[in-house]
Amino acid sequence: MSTWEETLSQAGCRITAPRRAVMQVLAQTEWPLVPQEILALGVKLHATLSLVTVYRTLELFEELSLVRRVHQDDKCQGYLLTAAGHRHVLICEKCGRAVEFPGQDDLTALIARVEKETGYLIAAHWLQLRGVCPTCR
Amino acid sequence: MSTWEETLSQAGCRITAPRRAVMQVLAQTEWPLVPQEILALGVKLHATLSLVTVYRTLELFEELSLVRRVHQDDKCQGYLLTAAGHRHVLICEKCGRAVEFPGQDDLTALIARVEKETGYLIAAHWLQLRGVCPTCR
DNA sequence: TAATTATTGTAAATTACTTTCAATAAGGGA
DNA sequence: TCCCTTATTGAAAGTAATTTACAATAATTA
Repeated sequence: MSTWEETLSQAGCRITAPRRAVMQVLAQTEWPLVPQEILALGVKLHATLSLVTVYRTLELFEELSLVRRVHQDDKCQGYLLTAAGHRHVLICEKCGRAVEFPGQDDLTALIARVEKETGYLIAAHWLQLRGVCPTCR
Repeated sequence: MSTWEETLSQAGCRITAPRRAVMQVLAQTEWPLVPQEILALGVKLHATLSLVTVYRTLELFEELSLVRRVHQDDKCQGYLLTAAGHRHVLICEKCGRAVEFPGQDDLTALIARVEKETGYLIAAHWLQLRGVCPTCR
């Protein structure tokens, strides 16, 4: 049983063909995919896969931190497999390829400063970078 | 003529009652508003204001950097008046109130590090914080 | 292997957003 | 100041995205 199947199982969820299809599609792709795109690729793996199920599966996977939702100017429903331990996303503006990178430590100073300046107690941060990947340069 | 009217005028756009209404609504509110909410508040200032116009106005204002779009888990169309020179948003998870803060400098080191590690050339960054504001604590 | 119940897919409903187009009104020039 | 040009508006229709309802199916557990 692979890691994500473990996670699912431990959460009391079932491992099904549609869920395998969605997971496999995401595992094969290096850029954020929207539900429609996941469906299009997923039906090749599980013929009866439906859009509703894609939505539901993504919602579940996100709750279990198996996938991460990525917001971009044109679309806010791009999904990406979560790299363990890493926290932020860097997306290529040419080809869309995304990589993740750790960034917790770099932000602690900034967060402390902003807490002091604003009086807010900061609970979560959300950092996303955009640029050009090595291949596209 | 106020600053935003100058900006509009210089861009060759007209200053109209609907646009004034939208601007005034945003100026009065400290948290991100979605088009529907802007409409609801805006009709009090300009009775015939329509949702279509709200969408179009926000699109224009965003192009002119008069407003900023804010993404949150539940909604991706929250609009906030842009504070000049400042770059990032901090939103209270209790009341929704948002403040902006400057953050360019704190990120340059992080960006340089990630460029080196990933080989990407970073063009833009997007940082958003979530927390609890002084009033809600 | 059977029973339980989580999960799925179809279809319909809802919500969000965009486009079209005729009517209106802003603002530059006479 | 008034007229004329044309940007802007709002109603309505259209499209796309997302959610809900529910009966049928299939994954697990005993």
